[in-house]
Amino acid sequence: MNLFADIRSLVLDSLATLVSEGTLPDGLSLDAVTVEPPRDPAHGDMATNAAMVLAKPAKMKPRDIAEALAAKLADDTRIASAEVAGPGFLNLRLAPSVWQGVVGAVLQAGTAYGRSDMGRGSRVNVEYVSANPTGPLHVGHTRGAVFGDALASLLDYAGHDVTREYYINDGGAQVDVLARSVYLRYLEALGQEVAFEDGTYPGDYLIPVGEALAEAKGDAWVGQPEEVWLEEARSFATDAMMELIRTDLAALGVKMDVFFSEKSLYGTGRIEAAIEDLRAKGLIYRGVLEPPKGKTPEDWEPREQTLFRSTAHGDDVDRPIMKSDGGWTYFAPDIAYHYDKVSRGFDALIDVFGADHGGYVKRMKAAVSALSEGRVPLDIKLTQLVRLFKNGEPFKMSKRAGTFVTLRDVVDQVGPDVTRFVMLTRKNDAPLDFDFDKVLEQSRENPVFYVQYAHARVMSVLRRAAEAGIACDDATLAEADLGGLDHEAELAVARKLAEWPRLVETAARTNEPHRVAFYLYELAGDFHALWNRGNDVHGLRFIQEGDAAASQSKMALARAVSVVISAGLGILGVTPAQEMR
RNA sequence: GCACCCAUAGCUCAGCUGGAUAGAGUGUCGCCCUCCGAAGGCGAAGGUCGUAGGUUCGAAUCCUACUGGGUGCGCCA
Repeated sequence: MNLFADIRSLVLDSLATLVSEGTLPDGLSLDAVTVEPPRDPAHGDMATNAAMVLAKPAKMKPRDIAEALAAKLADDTRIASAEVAGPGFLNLRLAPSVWQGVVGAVLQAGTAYGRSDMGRGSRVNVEYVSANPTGPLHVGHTRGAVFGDALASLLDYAGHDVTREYYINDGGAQVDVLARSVYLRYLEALGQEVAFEDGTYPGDYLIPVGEALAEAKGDAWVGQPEEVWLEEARSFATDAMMELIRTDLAALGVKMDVFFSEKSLYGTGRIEAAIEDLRAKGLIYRGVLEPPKGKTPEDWEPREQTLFRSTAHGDDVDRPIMKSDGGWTYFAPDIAYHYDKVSRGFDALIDVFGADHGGYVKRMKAAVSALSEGRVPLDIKLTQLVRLFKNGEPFKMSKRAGTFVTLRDVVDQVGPDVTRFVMLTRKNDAPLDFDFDKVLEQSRENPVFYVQYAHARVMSVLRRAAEAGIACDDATLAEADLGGLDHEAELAVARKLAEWPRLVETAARTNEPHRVAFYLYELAGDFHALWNRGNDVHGLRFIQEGDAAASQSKMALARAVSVVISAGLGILGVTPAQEMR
């Protein structure tokens, strides 16, 4: 149920009636007609711009249309009043019974209340994290992981068929570096003195991997050249790293559907097939690129290379797909990977990258556009930096200084729920401040606490009502008489609940899960406001002494709030708090 | 030099993909707890939405040009 959609249908029906009566001309396009909540609640519950959008095509004055429409709408029992305002807005006030109906609808549907079938039939692939398998995930990955996971859940909630995917960069030179580093740890485990030079990973996390290798291999690789051990060490090490990464992700509550290996593209003809597809479209050629203007590298010299004509699909320059030594550039397997995604039949692709990969957006979009011949849209969401603070003081991450902060550090310190919520309290393309102390503070300025507290309050009042012998299970509340919910503070909460389905669709359409977090904060705010009014106005308390029926109607509202909070937190991957400690 | 992202209250940020007098938190100021739901509550002040044009009934939102900040820019992934 989406109240805004319902009322919009009503407006469209009324307009159709006006057409059939000859008040409005035939053949008007009604696409631009919207029904939305006005910014200023004093303007009513909903407003439609119908009169203004139709004025020009209908060759009528906006106010004339608005008045005719108002008269029609007033016939509907749901409409308490319809007033023409401003340049031709039609402000609608809905009967209290409509808002009470929203509460009933929430309780009937449960956490499915805001589900949408907007994405019905649409298969979406969300690729996120995709960190190199060379070490543990750090805070930057954490944001991408949370964002991607919440986005995937949001799209699922909006009716899409979602696949969560991780691309393992296990095919490039960095995994050779990993293998050599692990080899050093292997020697170390066998008692040798080793030195970690530039171009190796000195992290402690490789020590157990080296030990495991020593356990498995004994001294068979000691003193042997790379040809003997490199390949096996590589696969042993990447497996170990992926195990580590999977464990980290699990600690955060992230579970992928597919782990896609870059390595699986090599030596199997899959890269060649993707490039061949582009070649058949006339998009592969040999050529020489212009040096970048303004900042010419000292060692620049013109060189002929194999290029992808990405400019034919919106990129700024064509991109090399082959190195001068004949090997593929990193871009080639990326193309092949997206070719694979396209051929798996997805209707839309989403990539979540760190902001430092912003330079690859255009070329990836160009590749997907070319490979799918424009059929499959690729949206790339960039997550900005996370700035870390401790007690208001910023601190820099440095591997050397040992202040490198991993995903695991964050989760272990503040827990997965807080981590996830906080990561979504900012738009993905805005930098995020993460203060280890403030995120645990119990105050209004901390949205995590504020939302959880609202949910816990509902749970608490339900428990107390049950102790007082008032039936307040969901089935009972769903059938409760809600006629008594007519106070302004109560209706405000119901109005907020009515916005939920609409918000889900907007958030899903824009691929912006942070909207859910902000909505929950607002809903919690309205609920806390109502709760606080109970201090002065005893008639607004949820438990009405000696009046089970009144208590039940009020607790139906409270329960509806907790259901929507629960649904929203579910999308964010956060567990609703049953009580605060 | 080019591309992408960002610029909204003193501070941190929302703004529902073009709607009315631009919102919230925090900070500032003024009220409110001997008691019943204060890990607080009510109210006030605070803005040329970076600048200048344009599109139209209507712009923080779309377009153009600037200013300032971030990111990236052939054979590293």
